[in-house]
Amino acid sequence: MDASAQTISAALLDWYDAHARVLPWRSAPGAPPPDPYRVWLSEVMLQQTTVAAVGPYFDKFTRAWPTVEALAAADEGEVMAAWAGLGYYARARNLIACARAVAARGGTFPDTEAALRELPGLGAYTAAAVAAIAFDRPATVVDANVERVVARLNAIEEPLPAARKAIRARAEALTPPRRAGDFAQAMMDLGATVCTPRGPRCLLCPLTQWCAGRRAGAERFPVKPPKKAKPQRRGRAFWVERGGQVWLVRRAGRGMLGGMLALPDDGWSARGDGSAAPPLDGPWHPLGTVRHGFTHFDLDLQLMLYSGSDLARFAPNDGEWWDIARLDQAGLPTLFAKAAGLMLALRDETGESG
DNA sequence: TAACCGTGGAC
DNA sequence: TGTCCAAGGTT
Repeated sequence: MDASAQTISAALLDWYDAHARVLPWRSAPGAPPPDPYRVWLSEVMLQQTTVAAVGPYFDKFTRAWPTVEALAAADEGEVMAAWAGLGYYARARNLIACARAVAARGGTFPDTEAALRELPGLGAYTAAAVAAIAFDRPATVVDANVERVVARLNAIEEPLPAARKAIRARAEALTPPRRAGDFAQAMMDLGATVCTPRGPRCLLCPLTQWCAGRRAGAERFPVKPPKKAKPQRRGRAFWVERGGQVWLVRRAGRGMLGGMLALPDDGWSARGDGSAAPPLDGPWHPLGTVRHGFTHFDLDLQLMLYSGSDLARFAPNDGEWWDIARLDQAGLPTLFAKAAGLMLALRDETGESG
């Protein structure tokens, strides 16, 4: 660590001591680290997800499953339902797998970056973050905040993702041998509250005197590649009702919304050409369309009502009947929660009680 | 490497 | 309404 890097990291830690955000999964600057379980759980939830969105989920999970052993012993469907609405459901599947792997080794998380990296759902970022924050290891944590701060600090003109190698090298040079966890959280707090993507508050920044990017216009760093257009897809979901219950299915364990409880559908997730769904044979009637944006495509999902009498075709082997009165507890991902909301709104309009 | 994988808030 | 994008991981 050269003298300049040491000066910069010391200035950032001083800033963190005074301005650290208070968060449920975090201990105060300089204080002993939190429970590794809580660090790991929060880091997985925070992957590509805002602090505000994570808050209620972190509370719910730690209340329901206070330890990694409790989570490992939990019913998978309950965990997936508890995750519903948070998105990127592979995280929840990996969360269960990781909890069980940790429980199998006695309930103790590995305390090195390399060993953490072997666990399901822990990539370079999360392994380094848990190692640094929970175990005070001098690991270099590089997330989107760190990328932005470092790219600006060094006025890196090379666009992402090619710039990541240089960014990581600079971040490693800045990482202090002590308080690496606080340093990582300081970088992320700085990126979230001062060195923001738009409208950075350079006048409030503790690193401004060392920032090459500020002189060149900090906001334009990091340089990013042009975005690709999002395709439009269309599909149908099906509302099948019987005596105040609706037919739900468990989606396959991989791919879109994998492992989640859902309304049955026509496989829109596998049809990528944007074509309209073919006509349906039988007693099906359109109720309306839900528009939903995913990361890499937009979806128009038409909700179809089944008015036939052949309910035997919906066998418990393939799904389950769920009480409509407690549908909000089913743990449907947002797409299907929207579709269900459309149906329930129509029901209210027509004055039916169910 | 690049595609895939959710969602909601900010502007 | 549209656009951007957040404490990324897996394949």
